[in-house]
Amino acid sequence: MPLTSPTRERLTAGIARLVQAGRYVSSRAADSLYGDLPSFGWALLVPLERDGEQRCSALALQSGVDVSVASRQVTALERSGLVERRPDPHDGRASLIRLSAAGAAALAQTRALRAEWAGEALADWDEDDACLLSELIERLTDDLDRAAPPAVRTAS
Amino acid sequence: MPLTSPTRERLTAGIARLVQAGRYVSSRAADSLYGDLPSFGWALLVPLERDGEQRCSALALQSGVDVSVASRQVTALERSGLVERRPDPHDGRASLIRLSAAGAAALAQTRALRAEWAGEALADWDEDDACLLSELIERLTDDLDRAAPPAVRTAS
DNA sequence: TCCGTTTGGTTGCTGTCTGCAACGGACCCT
DNA sequence: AGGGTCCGTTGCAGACAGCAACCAAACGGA
Repeated sequence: MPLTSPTRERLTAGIARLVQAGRYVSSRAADSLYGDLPSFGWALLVPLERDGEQRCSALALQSGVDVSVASRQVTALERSGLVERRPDPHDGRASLIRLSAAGAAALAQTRALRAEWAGEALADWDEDDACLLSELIERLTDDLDRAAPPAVRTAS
Repeated sequence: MPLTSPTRERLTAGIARLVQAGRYVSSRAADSLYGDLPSFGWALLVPLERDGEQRCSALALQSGVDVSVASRQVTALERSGLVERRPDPHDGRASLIRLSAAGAAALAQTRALRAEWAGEALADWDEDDACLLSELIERLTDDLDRAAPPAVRTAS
């Protein structure tokens, strides 16, 4: 128990506020660029970029959503040309999903847009603080990810 | 343009990840305590606690949702006994919403639960880092809140 | 080889939540 | 008073989630 109780509460309260603010921003970013596709689909693109080609169920697991949801999202993303799908050579039931060039570009574009907005909001920040915050947030998220999975586990 | 581009991208990517992780955690926290009421209702309780008694439209504005949504949430929260509502003595159209004792208790309980979870996830953090991160996150959220409202405007 | 079982994915159904629009009532200014 | 404005509620439609039923392919024992 290295953290005092008030600090933990303060930190979680801060995170909660940030999550709320970020939710708004990210939803906005998505439909300002590609309003015609399900906004949540972006969550699938990230693991695709990070881990490369993989199957639908793996995507669902990583995003913490039901397989059916992932399936629909993938269909939509495929229609939009952001991902490509090919049958798994080793398993006729499965498909492998891959980020297309357009998908990678769209992802980069979204990031750029977000960064631009952030630049406006953080006009009076200096580089050191931003770097420090980045580091701390990355560390925090890593720890959160590590602690969360047990709950994500479909009880399986 | 005080922040370099890579820093901005890094920071926004980190925030995006954190938002995603936090979304999961907060939804989980809400329905593990009070699964019978709309999970989003908690977002209304926070401004109520912070700014005291206020009217429905103010609540909606602060939470960034439509007035109709806030109205429904308030109704649900009132049924659950977490808030109390009384007619505005100065304006017969409006109601003033106030956090009830039960609401304050529930809020505290939720915070405690979140803090407990955080304590597990952040077992290897020290007090200084956590405080520093809290400060930075608070500052960040303040800036984000300040920058966001212009965008909230009906999307065009 | 054959057949029952397991697994991957898709689709239908249902419920929740959101925003927009229309409405009723109260306020304010003339 | 009377018209315009504002607050809040409710009806409606759309987006998205999960569960469950379903098909097809792979697996495994007899």
